Amino acid sequence: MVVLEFSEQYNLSYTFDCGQIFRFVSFNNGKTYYGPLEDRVIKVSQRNPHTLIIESTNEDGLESKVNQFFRVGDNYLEMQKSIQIDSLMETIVKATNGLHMLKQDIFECCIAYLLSQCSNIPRITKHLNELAQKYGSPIEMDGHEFYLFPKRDDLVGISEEQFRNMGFGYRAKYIHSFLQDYPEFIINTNIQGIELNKKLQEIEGIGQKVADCIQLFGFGDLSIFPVDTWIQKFMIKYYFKGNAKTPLKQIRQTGIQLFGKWAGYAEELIYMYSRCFDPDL
DNA sequence: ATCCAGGCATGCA
DNA sequence: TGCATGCCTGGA
Repeated sequence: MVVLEFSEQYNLSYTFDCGQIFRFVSFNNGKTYYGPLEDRVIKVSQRNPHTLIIESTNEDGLESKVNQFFRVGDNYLEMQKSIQIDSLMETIVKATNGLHMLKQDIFECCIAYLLSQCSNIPRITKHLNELAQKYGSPIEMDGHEFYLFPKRDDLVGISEEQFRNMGFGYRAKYIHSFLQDYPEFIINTNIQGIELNKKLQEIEGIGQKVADCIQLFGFGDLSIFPVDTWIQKFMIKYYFKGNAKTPLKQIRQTGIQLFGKWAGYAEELIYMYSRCFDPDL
């Protein structure tokens, strides 16, 4: 068991249900979450607004994995202060207080966001769980069965046709080719920044948005500002005077300029706010 | 019943 | 360099 103490508040359901991560499931309506962490399953619960309890099916090296996954090194309070650039952002920081970023597994993140295009959260989740159930190993915790996400080697033999039969549609081709020509920089993560973003976009099926999500959620680069349709609507409404023709590129660049090294957090908070609290978007 | 969604690749100006 | 269109599927 690992106990995580935060000086700021931590909101479990905001963090796990905001759409950044797909395969954690909640019990006791949002009080407890179970999900895979690398080679094990963890149970996350909350002792008080500042304290998380992490239990695991495997205690080996748990603390460092947990510290990384929950990004305990982030200075959350400094982040909140830093992105409150106007009254709107003050409102958003307040409304989403306790929403944290998670550092996800890079491989699963690639598959997830390759599947995400023109899709939706329930469907992406369904596809990921199907892959896990078919090709990952089962682990039981507290009487519930969970599946680890398969490794590249577990999936490399699957044909494009099989992926299509799983309902991946035209994304089947992307997943298949990603597994065949598995890029080594995914394993040797020595490149970063603009270089990394460029490399990611060389992969078939990965454009600006998906590359940004993988760099933010998988590689943990907080300076990235992914622009999906929600962020697009939000930014156009509040920062581009409703100009619907504003290019995505410009929106992305503006987000990065406005929020700097905390752009990824800003994006995540805005994303939740847009979906949950702004009736016009 | 159409329509379009957490985009991308391709073709054309 | 910028814009239009097709793409699989499934849910509204």
